[in-house]
Amino acid sequence: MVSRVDERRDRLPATGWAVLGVLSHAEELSGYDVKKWADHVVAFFYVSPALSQIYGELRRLEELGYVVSRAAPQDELRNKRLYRITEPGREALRHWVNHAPVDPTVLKHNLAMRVWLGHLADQDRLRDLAERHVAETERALGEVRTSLLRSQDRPAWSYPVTVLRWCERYYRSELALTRELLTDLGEAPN
Amino acid sequence: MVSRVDERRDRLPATGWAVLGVLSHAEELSGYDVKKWADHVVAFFYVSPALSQIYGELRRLEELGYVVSRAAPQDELRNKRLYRITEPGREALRHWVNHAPVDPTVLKHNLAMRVWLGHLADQDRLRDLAERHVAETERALGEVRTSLLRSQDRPAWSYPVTVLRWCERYYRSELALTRELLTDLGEAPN
DNA sequence: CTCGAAGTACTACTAATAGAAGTATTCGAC
DNA sequence: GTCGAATACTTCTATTAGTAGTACTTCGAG
Repeated sequence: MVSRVDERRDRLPATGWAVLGVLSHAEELSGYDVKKWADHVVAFFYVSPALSQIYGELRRLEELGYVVSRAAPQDELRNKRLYRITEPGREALRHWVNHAPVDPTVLKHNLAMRVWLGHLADQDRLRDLAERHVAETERALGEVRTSLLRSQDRPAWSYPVTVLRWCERYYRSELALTRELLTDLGEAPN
Repeated sequence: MVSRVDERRDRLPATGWAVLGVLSHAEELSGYDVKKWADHVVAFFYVSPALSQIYGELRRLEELGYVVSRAAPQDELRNKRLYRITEPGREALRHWVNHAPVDPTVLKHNLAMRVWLGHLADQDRLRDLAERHVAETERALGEVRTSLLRSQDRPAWSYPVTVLRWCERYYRSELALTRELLTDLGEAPN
C-alpha cells in the first residue's frame, strides 16, 4: 500500500527541485532569500519562479520532509521563517539529479514568434524588435559574466561555474543568432 | 467607458496570439488542426500548447470577434468546428506583432539545472544526461531541416522560412554548446 | 475479417504559475 | 524630520497550462 505522500515522491515539478537545489547550496534561507538566489543564478538557465510559488514549494517540501523550518522572529511585529534542507531532502534531490529523465527544454521565444508572423508586420518594426532583443541579451550576458567573475575562484563552486560558462556561451550564441536573423531580415532601413 | 471585453483587448497570453497566428497562415482549421500546426512548426521556437488550451483560446478569440466558427458535421455522430480568422482578428494580430513589447524569452533548461546540481551527481550519469540531450537535439534539428526543405521554395512562406533558418542555427548551436559542456565535464569515463 | 494501434475531436479536472495586495523597515534625498 | 523609494516577507486569488478521459474512425497486420 502506497500512501498519498509516497505517490508524490519524486514527482515534484522542476520548480520544486530548483528550490530544493538552491537550499542544497546554502545553509539556511528564507523564501525571500531563495528568490534572490533564483534571480541571480538559476534565472540564466531556468526561469525564476515567482515568490508565491517558492513559498508554496517550500511548504510542500516541508510536508515531504525534504526541508525543515524554524520561525526566526526579528522583533514583535516581523517574523520570518528559515528553511534548511534535510538529509532525506538531499537524498531525494540526488536521486532526481541522477535518475530522472531529462525533460525537454522549454523555449518560448517571443521574437521568433513575431518574425514568424512577419507577413503581418512592418519590416522596420521587426528589425527594431530584433535590436531590442540584442540589447536585452547583451544585458543578460553582462550579468552572467559578472556572476562568473564572482564565483570562478571558489573550488567548491565548480559545477555552478561550469553552468555559468555554458550560460555565457549560450547568450553569446543567442546574440550571434539574432544578428544573423537581422541580416536575413534585410539590411538596415536607413 | 470601457467594456470588459475592451479591457482584455490586446492582453491575450502569447498562446492566444500563437493560435491566432496559426489561423492567419491558413484558411479554416479545427482545434485539432491548430494543434498539429503548432506541433510541427511553432513548437521549434515556442512550446506547443495543449489541446485543451487551444480549444479555450479559440473560444476566447471568438468572443473577442477575432475568429468565427462554423459547425462542420461529418456525419450524425461526429461534429467538428472549424475556425477562421476575421479582419478584426488580423488587425489585432498585426497590432500585437508590431507594437507589443518583446517579452523576455522563457527558457527552462533541464540539463543545465542538473549540471548546476552536479555536486550531488555522479560524473558518469551527468555525462549520460548530456549525451541524451545531444541525441534529442539532433532529432529536433532533423525535424527542422525536413520542415525547411518542405517550405523553402514557396515564396509566400518567406517569414516562416526565415524563422526555420533561425531554428536550424539555434539547434546547431545547442548541439555545439552541449558538446563543449561535455568537454568541461571531463573526458569520457571509459 | 477482426483486433489493436494510431488518428480525430473534444471536455473535465487538476496542477502550476503569475500577479496583486498587504505590511513593516530601512535608506537616502530634500 | 519626513516623504518616497527600495527592500524584506508573506499570502490570496486569478489565470494558464497540462493530464486524463470519452468516443468514434480509419488503417494495417495477421
